[in-house]
Amino acid sequence: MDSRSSSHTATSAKGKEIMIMDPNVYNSPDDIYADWDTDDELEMEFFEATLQDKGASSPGSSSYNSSKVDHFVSMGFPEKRVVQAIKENGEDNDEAILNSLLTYSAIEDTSSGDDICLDDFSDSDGDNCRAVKGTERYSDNKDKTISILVDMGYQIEDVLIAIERCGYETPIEELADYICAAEMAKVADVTEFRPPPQIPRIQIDKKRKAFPKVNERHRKRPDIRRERSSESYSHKLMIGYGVPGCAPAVCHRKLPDHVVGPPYFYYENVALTPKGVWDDISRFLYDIEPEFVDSIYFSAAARKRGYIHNLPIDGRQPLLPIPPKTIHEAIPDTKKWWPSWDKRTKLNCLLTCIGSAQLTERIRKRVLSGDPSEADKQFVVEQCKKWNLVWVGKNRVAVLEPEDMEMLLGFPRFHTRGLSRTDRYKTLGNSFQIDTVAYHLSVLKPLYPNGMNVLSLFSGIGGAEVALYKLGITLNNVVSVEISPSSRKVLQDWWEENGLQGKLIHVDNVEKVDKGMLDRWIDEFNGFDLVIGGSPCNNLAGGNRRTRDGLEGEHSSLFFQYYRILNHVRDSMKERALS
DNA sequence: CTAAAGATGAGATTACGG
DNA sequence: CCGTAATCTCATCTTTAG
Repeated sequence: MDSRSSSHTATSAKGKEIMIMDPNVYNSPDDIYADWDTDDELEMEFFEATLQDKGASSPGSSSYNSSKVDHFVSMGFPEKRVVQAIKENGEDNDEAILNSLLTYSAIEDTSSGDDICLDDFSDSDGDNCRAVKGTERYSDNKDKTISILVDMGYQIEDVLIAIERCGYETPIEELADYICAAEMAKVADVTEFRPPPQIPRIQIDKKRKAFPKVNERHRKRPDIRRERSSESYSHKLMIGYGVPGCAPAVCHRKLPDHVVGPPYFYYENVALTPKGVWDDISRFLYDIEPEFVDSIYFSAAARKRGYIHNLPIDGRQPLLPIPPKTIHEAIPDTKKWWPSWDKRTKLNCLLTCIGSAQLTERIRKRVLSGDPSEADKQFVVEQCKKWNLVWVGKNRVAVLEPEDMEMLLGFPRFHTRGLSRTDRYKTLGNSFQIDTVAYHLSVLKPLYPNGMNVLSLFSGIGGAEVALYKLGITLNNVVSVEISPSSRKVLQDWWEENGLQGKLIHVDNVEKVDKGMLDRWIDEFNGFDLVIGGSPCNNLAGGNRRTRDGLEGEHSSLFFQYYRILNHVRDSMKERALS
């Protein structure tokens, strides 16, 4: 595991020291968060509504004025922290107390994670949300509807999308109209489109920001968000607002007004999280719906990811040249050894761990006869899928080389050279798929002909930087926050080797990035144009047997740092614009 | 000491066939 | 409608080899 201890310099391959910002020159460690948000406006309407809601649902809980401690404990905060927060902020300052508690809950490693249990934000509006239709939609009519529409001459993709968006119960005529309208919109390149969700957005004072809570996921009760999940987060196609060669019937969206325009932000994480996680993430990130995309449309390897961003979605351009999209095209040497009974044309998701040499040897023995049994074939194919093995010789499979992964992810060959083999797999497995991300970011190219200032959180080996660079966007100033020294070195080396002229600032720990640092950068660079990053997925990813704890997990809770930092950049730049 | 190997399923979504 | 099977997943931890 990466150490969170601060290392202030690292040595690059060229022996040059990487300068790392030291936050302690601005703040003492103890008050890194102490001043956080305490001067910000709070969403008191929301909090009070939450309180009332809680009080109504649990009559036994303390009333507002009786016991301050009980009051906050009843909201689910641990008593220990409540006492501390009251001590720090004074008994009368509810706002500051809540803020402290919320900040703590976001930034602390919650070894006793379950004790943070606020009431559900969506409860207060839940009753108004029942407009969503039920899920009893998988009727026999489904296939019939699809086949009728296909017979009418519509593309199957468009039909599926129309059905997904409108519901299976929707009359055929309506669906047909929908598809036609979508086609027209595509042709006319209209930018306005109907607001997709039937779910009412949480509309409080637009000027202020909502601070929704992390949901307590083990609670057993009807959950409106589940319906919303199955309603709007369909993963069937996973093309988001479109991929090259496969546009959805509808490719427009309506963003909340206050998130339109700069600073742009782009957030990424695994698509297949525990239930409710993306709803939480979405709620924090201004109720923007995630765009789920599988990199299978950009690469020969799958990579199902969700992206939340406020980028325009019109005029996207793929990175050129178009990468190979099948295994044989991507790794041509494998073609001559590929047995006919291995039907794979695409690789599964590139992970952080690889299969062992022993496994490939066991597989070799299974197929050595030249005429393996059906059981042998089944075993071999199963293992090949599990570990992304490819045929590299007669009866011989092997794991992907790090260079293969670099290529499949869109990085330059040998991008991670210099790391140990294990670390190369690990850092690559944790990275963006460049072509996918670049496709989304491509809309920035005409907007920033003079280059961009980028705040890159959880940079890793620099996926965001590489994507922007390959788009031909000049990187004027980049602040890169990354915990792993070896990953920082990879980015620094890449930066130097490609002769980038901009300023690259490294920060080692996202938790140390405070208001002072951000404001200094914003002053110096005249603001950030893009805040980009994918927070740790360790506690969300399906491969994690031990600590798949959701957003409150030890590492994945760093999402709240992304939110915290983005929110301040937005506030600070808004303030600047007004003065 | 580092690096590799091996053991460790659940959770969510589809697909499919009554 | 339903249950069941199939599929896949930005992983963690301990042991072993060197």
